Amino acid sequence: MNKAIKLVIVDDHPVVLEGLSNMLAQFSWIEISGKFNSALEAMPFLRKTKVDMVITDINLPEINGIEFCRKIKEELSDVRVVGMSTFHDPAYAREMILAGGSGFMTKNASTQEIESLISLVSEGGIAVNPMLKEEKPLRFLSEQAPIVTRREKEVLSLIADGLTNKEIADRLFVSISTIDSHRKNLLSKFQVLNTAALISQAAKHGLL
Amino acid sequence: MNKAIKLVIVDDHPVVLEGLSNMLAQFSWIEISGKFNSALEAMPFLRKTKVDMVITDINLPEINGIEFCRKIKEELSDVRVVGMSTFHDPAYAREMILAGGSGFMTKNASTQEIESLISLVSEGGIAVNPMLKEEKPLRFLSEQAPIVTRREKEVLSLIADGLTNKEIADRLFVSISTIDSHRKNLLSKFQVLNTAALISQAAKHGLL
DNA sequence: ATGAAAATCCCTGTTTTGGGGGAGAACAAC
DNA sequence: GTTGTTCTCCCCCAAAACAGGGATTTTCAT
Repeated sequence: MNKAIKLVIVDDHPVVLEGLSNMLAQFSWIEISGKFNSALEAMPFLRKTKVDMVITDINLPEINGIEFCRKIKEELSDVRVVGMSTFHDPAYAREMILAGGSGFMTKNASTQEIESLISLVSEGGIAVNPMLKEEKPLRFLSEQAPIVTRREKEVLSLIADGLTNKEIADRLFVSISTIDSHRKNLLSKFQVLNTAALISQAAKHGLL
Repeated sequence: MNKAIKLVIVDDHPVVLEGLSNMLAQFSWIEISGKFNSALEAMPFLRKTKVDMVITDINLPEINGIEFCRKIKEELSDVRVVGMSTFHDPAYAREMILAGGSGFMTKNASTQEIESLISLVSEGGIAVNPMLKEEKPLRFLSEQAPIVTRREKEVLSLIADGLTNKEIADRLFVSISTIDSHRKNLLSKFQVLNTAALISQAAKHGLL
């Protein structure tokens, strides 16, 4: 491995973004070219900067990781894309591969696993971290999750944490009305009638 | 394999109970000795009937599959126990093994997978279905889920489906007050303040 | 620079939850 | 035969969520 491979990380959770990039910083053969909170922010950068690999969260606001991967492969076919998710869902892995991706890993993979996965992918391979090297069981998930904006996702998470509209409003420095609007939009996007159903749907789609 | 191995299935979802036993009925070397909705119902049967293997759901009401396994191994150490869950959580598998179990599988495993898993276990092996042959990542789940009664679990599921107390009451032919009580008990057992947090916790523990 | 989408805010209601109690019947366990 | 748990049901009252509109500003892509 002569020159360092340039990679971009996309995840809307700052913790993951920082964590992963710190983890990878220890490897001299990896160079973090950029970190982004969403696909829409990353795309322009990718267009003008040549990178070797993108590691992207699957559950992103606006457009999800699978779509993002598809988009990247359309425009920039030589960029390798690796999906990432909190959940051990083989269907994610399969969809990533179908979308032209080169791999998939769960966020709880060990440093070594991630290292060897990136190494393998950078050499042209396709890799899925050991936890889910499966392919048969399809489960749900072909039913794609509704598209939620980043603000909605933020609110969604806080709702799931048990905060009331007022508490969320205080934390985000906006009015209760705003949170109420977001909540209504979420209910309508998920086509459910109350919070309980909203959260269970969101959980099912791994959006929390 | 000379004589059929006797096995008992424990799952609080009738659908799974029936589905699995039908699936296994096609194998002449497997004999279904009993089917139960909960560990508490199965235990007396196991004490008086000699069986070779128990396949049990992890998320059972009253006492969960892990505890159940531990109990079985205490009293009837020669019975092999295989855990089962809807969710691909390696932590489940690990805890099953730690509790003296012989294997773990997800409910979406294929017939062949289940067949070979049971066969392997019956021959003294330890088997985990391919999707999660992992061991390192721990995740949560050492924090065990609260113990919910079967009625509470029933109500919990309906809440997650988005039904209101009134609708649940109608469906279960009890009064709204009753459902309200169950709901309050659930909130207190999960130590949360509202439905949103309840459902997200429940989802996290795979109780839905 | 124009338009679309997102994010912000407001109003008026009704319905549903949540908090804090208490209480009896059925059942199994010890 | 007493104890403990589950399941059932009730009260009152406050708080939060839901439904149905409408409206303004910011942002960003073309």
